[in-house]
Amino acid sequence: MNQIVETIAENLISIHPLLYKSISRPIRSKASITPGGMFVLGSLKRHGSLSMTDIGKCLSMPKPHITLIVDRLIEAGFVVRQNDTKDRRIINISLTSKGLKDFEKIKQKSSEILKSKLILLDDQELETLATATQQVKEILISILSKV
Amino acid sequence: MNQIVETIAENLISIHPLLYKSISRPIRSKASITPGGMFVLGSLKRHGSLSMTDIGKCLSMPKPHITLIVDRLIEAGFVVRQNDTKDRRIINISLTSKGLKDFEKIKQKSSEILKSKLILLDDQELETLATATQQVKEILISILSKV
DNA sequence: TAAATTAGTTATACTTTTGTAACCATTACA
DNA sequence: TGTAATGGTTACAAAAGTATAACTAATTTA
Repeated sequence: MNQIVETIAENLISIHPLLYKSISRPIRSKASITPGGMFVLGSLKRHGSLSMTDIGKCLSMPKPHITLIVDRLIEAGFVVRQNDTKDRRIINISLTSKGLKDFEKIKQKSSEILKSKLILLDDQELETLATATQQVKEILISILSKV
Repeated sequence: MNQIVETIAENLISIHPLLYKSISRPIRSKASITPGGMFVLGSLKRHGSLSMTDIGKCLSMPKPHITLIVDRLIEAGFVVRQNDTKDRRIINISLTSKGLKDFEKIKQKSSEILKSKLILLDDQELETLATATQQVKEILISILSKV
């Protein structure tokens, strides 16, 4: 029981640097957005609209950092601030259509290295990887993506 | 064919921020080592011993950055520099026993958040995740972990 | 209504990461 | 042997991430 948790954690820790290398770094070199900005855009796409505090919880980042990232995203026209109608302290952040479109475009570009390696796999491996990544994604989202 | 590659890339891009949140950030707050340092230690553990240039290739990082990271790791007693006997330009970096031991300890600690969530899963999900992460890990290592 | 909480920003200081260019030592090669 | 290429460091600059405290505005609660 505990052993299997250890094994999973160990596997995920091995996967992490590979994704970092193939996703985060290409973002920095190819796009005019930081990994932090991409994380925020991803949270917004998943949850629709989030307050500053919720974004911080989503990414385990301190609020001042979120302020900075969102400032840059607004400057780029990717997101907008909207005052909450019920609680005027709250500022909700939402994707603009430009933000959504560019987010997808940047994801495409930043995963080029990844894809260039993936096409080297044979059909069986691709099949396996598609299923496996789907399962990992769904389960991780279910336990880690709480706002 | 191309579609399945897109799907896999999409899945991995969704997984990445979840791992970042659950692994990289806890490292910063709980351990006296940076994520960059952890990546280098991980590469060394996998490959045994690497030259500065190979570490850079391994992590897609510029060489001056590797110099900095390795300097800090040496200061902490985690790795050692060894001149190559055949080519005196090359400096090989290897883990010390302390480095190996502490690396495992930090991995344990940094994955605590992850594990605290994983134990909420039922046996069937754990089983699925163990298999799926293993498959993802092995295939990604085979295509992305070239030195 | 006064005090405590909460949401968000500002300010500040620091570390890490990134990128580039210049540099030295060694090796390969023409 | 002289030139080019390679491995690594140094130096410099700038961007990004991290952390904390202090602050304003709005809300809750006692």
